[in-house]
Amino acid sequence: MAIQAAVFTELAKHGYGRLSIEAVARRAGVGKTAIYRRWSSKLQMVVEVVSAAAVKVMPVPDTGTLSGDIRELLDAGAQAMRHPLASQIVPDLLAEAARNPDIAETLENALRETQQGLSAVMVKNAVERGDLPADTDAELAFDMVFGPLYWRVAVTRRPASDDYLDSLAEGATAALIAAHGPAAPPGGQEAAG
Amino acid sequence: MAIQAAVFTELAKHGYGRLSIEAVARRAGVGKTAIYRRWSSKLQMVVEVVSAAAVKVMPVPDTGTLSGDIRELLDAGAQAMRHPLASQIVPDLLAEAARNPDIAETLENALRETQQGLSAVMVKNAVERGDLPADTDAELAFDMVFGPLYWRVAVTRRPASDDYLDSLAEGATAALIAAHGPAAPPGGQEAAG
DNA sequence: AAAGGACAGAACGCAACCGTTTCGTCCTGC
DNA sequence: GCAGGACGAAACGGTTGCGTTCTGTCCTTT
Repeated sequence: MAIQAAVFTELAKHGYGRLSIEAVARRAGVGKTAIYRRWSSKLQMVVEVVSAAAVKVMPVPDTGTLSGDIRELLDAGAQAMRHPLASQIVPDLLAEAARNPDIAETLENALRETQQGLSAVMVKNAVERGDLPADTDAELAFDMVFGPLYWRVAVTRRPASDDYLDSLAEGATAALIAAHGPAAPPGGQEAAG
Repeated sequence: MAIQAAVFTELAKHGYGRLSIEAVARRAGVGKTAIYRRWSSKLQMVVEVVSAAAVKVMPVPDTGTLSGDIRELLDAGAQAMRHPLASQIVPDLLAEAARNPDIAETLENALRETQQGLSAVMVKNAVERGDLPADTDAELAFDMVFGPLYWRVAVTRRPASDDYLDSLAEGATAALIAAHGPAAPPGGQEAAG
């Protein structure tokens, strides 16, 4: 559908806030009527178009080692964020999500359906393999794997080279092994909260 | 200055894309002339106002242990992002930076002048203390500390409790110790890139 | 007291976009 | 071959914001 492509292009070029129905129609080569016939508002249009596109599920990593699995996830994530459209649209929608519950929910679902589930499976596999303690927090793992990558690519806007991803995977692996939730580790001064 | 406060409020409420000079003037209780006298454009106004406010430097952590220092940084970061204005404005400006070099530069400078330098000092201290290998990558450390936090707070929008920050600090510490750059670790199958 | 500058506020003409309506065309099905 | 539906295009009145201009009021300086 030409309209979907136009939505993405306009979203990348001007952001959600400045996306106009008129511009989408112009770019798609359709009349505004065609758009209003399908969607009742800009919000609904964007939410539906984005939802439909975000369902691209990536394969569950299963390399046999935790660091290998993490490395695969990182690679997939880095590849996704390298897409010029994604790298502009994702931060934009994310910012918009802070003031728009519908968009927030859409993104949350997309994230849950793609990466978060994979990370949970990965942790489960690692626990069964004995690579991770049984009380490993899957949410924390999720954050430790994708957080640095997103920060690197989308916030500091530095390149994520293969070497860098290697280091990241290494670090995240060690982090997961070390950080097993609320249990106190040996040898740290602990401030009781 | 009332104009600065108005810029921040409008930025948080509507984002950069939909921020209007008129709304800023209205909120600040000034005429548009007062704004146009000082700044020639919305971009220049936002860049200057944000730059001026972003100079708030946080203290260099020096707790004596690496994990303690990291925990301090995380706490400061979490506190900053808990500010409702910041948590809305930062992602928004970040998204805008993807299409606006001036804003990108402003944010880059702000980041460099605040967190990045601190993280470099922290790594240097840890190396001198013997907590980290000498070849530790300060940039990677930067990413491993702030990445998960930003991801957690600004992307997945989950709370960063004290316990969570404890785990994060623990994990990041282990990650830094483990991930010392391009040197191959023992016992991982390596795919030559 | 007089003069000048900075100010808030209102209005200007112009442009973009809103959501709706109308119109003429093309395509499809009966 | 005719009716109905979907369509692109254009125009509608209304709103918003642009950047500029003008006016009248303070406040400071001298």
